[in-house]
Amino acid sequence: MMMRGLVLAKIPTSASRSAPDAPATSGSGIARRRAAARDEANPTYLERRREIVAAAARVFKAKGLQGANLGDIAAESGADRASLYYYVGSKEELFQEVVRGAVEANLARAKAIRDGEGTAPEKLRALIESLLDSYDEYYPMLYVFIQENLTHVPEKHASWAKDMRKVNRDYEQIVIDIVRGGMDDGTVRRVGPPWIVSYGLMGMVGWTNRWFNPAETAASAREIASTFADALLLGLAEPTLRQPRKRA
Amino acid sequence: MMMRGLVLAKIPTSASRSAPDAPATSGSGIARRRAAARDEANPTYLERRREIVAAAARVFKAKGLQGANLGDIAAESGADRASLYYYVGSKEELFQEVVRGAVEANLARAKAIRDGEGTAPEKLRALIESLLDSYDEYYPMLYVFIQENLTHVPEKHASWAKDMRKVNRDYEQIVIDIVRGGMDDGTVRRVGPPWIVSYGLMGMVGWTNRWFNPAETAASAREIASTFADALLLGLAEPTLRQPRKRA
DNA sequence: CTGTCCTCCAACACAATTGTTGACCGACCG
DNA sequence: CGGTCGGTCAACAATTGTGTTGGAGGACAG
Repeated sequence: MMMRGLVLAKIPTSASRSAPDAPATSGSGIARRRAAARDEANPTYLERRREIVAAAARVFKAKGLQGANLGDIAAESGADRASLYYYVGSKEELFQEVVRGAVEANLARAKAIRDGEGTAPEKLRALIESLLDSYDEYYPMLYVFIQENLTHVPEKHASWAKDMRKVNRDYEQIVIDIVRGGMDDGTVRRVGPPWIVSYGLMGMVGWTNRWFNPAETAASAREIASTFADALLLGLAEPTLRQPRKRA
Repeated sequence: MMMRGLVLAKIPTSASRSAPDAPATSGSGIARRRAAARDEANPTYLERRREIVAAAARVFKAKGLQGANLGDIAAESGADRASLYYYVGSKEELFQEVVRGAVEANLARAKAIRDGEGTAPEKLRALIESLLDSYDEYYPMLYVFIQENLTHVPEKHASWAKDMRKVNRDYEQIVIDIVRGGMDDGTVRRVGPPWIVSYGLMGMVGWTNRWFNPAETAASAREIASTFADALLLGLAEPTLRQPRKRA
């Protein structure tokens, strides 16, 4: 028997709904204190907050956005779940916090490479190295983003997901620009449409999110980058043995 | 054993018992009727069941394992949620049903290539083509599997996840065998450790789950495979311009 | 017509999560 | 020593999803 109707201890005065429209100054509890603490930029507060974000990053990496819950993150950061709310308002806020910096820095690097000096193959090598470097340096933040399949994100995150999809498109475009440029000036072999080649390259590198961990993998980011770049630029088949394709 | 040509057509008759302990004969409702219907292998029942699995595959592809819920799948298959239970016992059963056939067929193809005739580069090309072919043919079943990051799967699916991880390891091993074989007999350039090269190749191909859709993508699986194989085997850098790495 | 097969409806019980609350505690401030 | 503040605790409401139940309806075969 559900006796929910009889519970008088809790009177839902004006509580419950805080998010939708209330300007965050309403409510007597945590939300207000969080806002206050954030605004006065207390250094220890900020520090603790950073720790929590870092813990969240580890959890998101391990379980994915949907698989992670605030309980996990609280445990990982050694705090009570309720305490999290003293620092962040929601799982989404946390996720975006984790991801944003790394993603933007990475995109900036790619732009710099595209617009810098060098032949297309050199740029592609630099791009691969820069990506692996970023994965290494920002581990696991950048992977947290990469591993998230944005086509699976529920509507809740719609607007953020739109931003991130744009980042992805921008990144793709940079790679495609470089590849097409190389094909146009003859430095890159025309093995197929530039976009397919670019997606292949990005896949090769992006897939590392499944297996690369700077602390555990038996190869450094640098070694991996150099292997990928050599494979893709020089080719795997020994040149002396190469035969025209489609010959019996 | 079992015919494995038409993956879709075959449903394990000894189907995994949904309820861990309940002898399936208990309960007066749907569970019993499902068991009965399954056991007598009524063709229209099986047909409808196949439709539901296909619908589930689409939903899983679109939302991922965690993101999909039985309500979605019911809607996609044009049935009531309760009706689903007349055909399957749980979301997991459905997911495994979707995935298993395609995955096993794919693994078998790869084994055949490794153990067949040809030089290592030829085998790698065949492998890439075979994979893209599978993605195409089994769309979206194989992608439903590929896109699932098995490190994120909750304990509920533990035992199944273990099986699938083994499949992944087996697949990896096949690729590594081919690459190492090629390096040993001099047909594949030693750009780095065989496993890194292999992971790169698999990433390139596996990443297509993010963007390739046979019905919509502006390139055929065949074209993509050929582009990837050429890029990886012949190399992107124009041979005439190649310079020794690390020269100022 | 009648029974079987399939499907749907309308609830449930149960579990997991999320966001929030009000009170509580120890430390440091004066 | 008393108060304030950062931080925590236990509890709760609301929501969502799963697995299930029982029975009601329609179709179709015999």
